Amino acid sequence: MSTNSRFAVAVHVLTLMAWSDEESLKSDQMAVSVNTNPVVVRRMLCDLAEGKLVVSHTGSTGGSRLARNPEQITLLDVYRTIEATDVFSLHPKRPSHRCPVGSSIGTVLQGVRAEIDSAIEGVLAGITIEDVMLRLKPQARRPEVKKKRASNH
Amino acid sequence: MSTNSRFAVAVHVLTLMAWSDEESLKSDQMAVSVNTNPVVVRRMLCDLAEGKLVVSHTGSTGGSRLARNPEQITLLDVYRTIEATDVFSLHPKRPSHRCPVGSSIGTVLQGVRAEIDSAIEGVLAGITIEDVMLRLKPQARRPEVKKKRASNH
DNA sequence: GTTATTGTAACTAGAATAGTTACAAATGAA
DNA sequence: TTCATTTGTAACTATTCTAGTTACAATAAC
Repeated sequence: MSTNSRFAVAVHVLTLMAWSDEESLKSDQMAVSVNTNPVVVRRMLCDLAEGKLVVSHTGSTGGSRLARNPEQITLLDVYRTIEATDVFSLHPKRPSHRCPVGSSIGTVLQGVRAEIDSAIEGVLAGITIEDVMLRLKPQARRPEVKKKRASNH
Repeated sequence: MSTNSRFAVAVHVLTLMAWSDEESLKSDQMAVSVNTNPVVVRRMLCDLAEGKLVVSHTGSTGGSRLARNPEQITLLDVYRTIEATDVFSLHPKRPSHRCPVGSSIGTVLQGVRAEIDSAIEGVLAGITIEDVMLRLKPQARRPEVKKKRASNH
């Protein structure tokens, strides 16, 4: 995945939408919290919408909200939706097929990568957006009383 | 770790050295198998030498060989030595500390990353360079009789 | 119609990646 | 000693990746 922060941004905006409950959020609002450009947020929201994790609407009263409950969205859903880059890359140029090691090291490395992917997916499948909210610092937590409330960034 | 192939190259050259047994290999030879420039290999070998995984010697009869037996080098050793990049990056610019989510999402994400790292390390700790050799295609395997033999790439 | 918002294309600056040339330092052999 | 060979490393380059930015058509509510 790597030197790209798409997963972090995705989890962030999903958590914002979970936080604001039914209230739909504008890309501008979320961009302030994420500290980036609204277009970066909108691009991410498009991807998340394709993955059926959020629903967006155009128009003056538009915005985005979660497509399902926070406890029904796992970080694995997010990970898959954003099509994260591989955990590690194979050789930029194919190794020598004339060398006994070079000719099959790629297959071996793909196997290792598959094992790592399973492990990662096991972790991510066990964490939901609801869990992420619960892990936020106490003072940041949404009140127990699950009442509709304005978001505040 | 990501869009960088250093882990793949590291495992590749270590496997070449394991294959060639006591015979020390030149960076030029390994570069042919990896299909890259010898300097790229030498840079990697320097890192691996710092991590005490290989030993190199300058001079006309120089070259590199493993610092210990293939079964005593795990992929976790390699992973740590090359200082792989993070599995995923946090936000390029710090989120808003004025937003309840933005102010603590970073800590939550670091926690998630730590869980992923543990999982990855568990996998990598269980695979040695010896295992990698055993996973090579049968026709590529070094003969059972562990006799010194010239490498062939 | 006016206004606010998304979706998306096009461009940019900066960073990361690995490939390349070049050469000093080390080592062993003639 | 002198020569050949190899590592270690600096410096530069081309390419790709990343995310930031501007701009604007399409959409929807009022």
